[in-house]
Amino acid sequence: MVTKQLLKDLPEDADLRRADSLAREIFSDVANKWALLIIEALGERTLRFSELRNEVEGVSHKMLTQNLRMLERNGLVDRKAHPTVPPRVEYTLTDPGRALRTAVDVICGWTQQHLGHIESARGRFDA
Amino acid sequence: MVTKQLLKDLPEDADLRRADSLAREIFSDVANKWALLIIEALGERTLRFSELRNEVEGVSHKMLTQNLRMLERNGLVDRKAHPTVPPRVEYTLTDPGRALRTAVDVICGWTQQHLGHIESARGRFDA
DNA sequence: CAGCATCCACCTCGATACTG
DNA sequence: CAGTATCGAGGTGGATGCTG
Repeated sequence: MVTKQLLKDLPEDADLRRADSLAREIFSDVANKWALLIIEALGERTLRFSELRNEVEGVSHKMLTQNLRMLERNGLVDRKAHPTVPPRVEYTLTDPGRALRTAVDVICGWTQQHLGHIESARGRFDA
Repeated sequence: MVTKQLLKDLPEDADLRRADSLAREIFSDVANKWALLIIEALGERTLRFSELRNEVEGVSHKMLTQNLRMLERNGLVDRKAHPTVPPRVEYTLTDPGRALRTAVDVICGWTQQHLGHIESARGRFDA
């Protein structure tokens, strides 16, 4: 990513710049702890707000709302509000959301796999 | 990841909890904008501090130092200081670092691929 | 139950200045 | 050049209370 700006003063210039800054923005949105944990928690399931709150350990009400809004805005999760009382709101990953989840899975797998290496690296560094 | 705590009062209990909290810690370290951008910028190359500063657009001196220390501590980058004057310090991804980079690549690819979808999703949401 | 608004303690981050 | 320390503005995120 982060398309190198090699062209100069060409018509596409502005468009490329815009696409690049958009990409950076999306990357910043998505490359954060809570967003990734929410995506991972959702997986293939459809979860209510309160269920999600329980699944994503340690997330506050506020952070969950905030990140869900952001993910919804970027078209990564689908929000379905049922007009019942009490309210019932369900969240599901969209196709792009599911696609991104594979990347999150890789990170999670990587974390598990290298726990040992990291722990010993820390031991060495802290000494 | 985030191993479900299903066992109760067993000997392994403590160990599992520790591994889990360690995993969370690492995930938090790694799932942040600058760390991922630094890993992506390094790639297969060996770069000096100042080169890295140029490659990772928008990173401040402080953030770069801070994240490099963290990555070094976790054994993701290798730091090699040459005792010359002026100083010359080179950074390279370790094997685990390179492994994680494949995940970053997936995220970057995903970002590029879904730019259009995301932009239109935003348009819809903001309306 | 889900969501929004408010308040505020804390911490992140950039700027700056200084060392080896 | 690389790194550390300091400081201050601004952002982050938790707690709380209120709405439909």
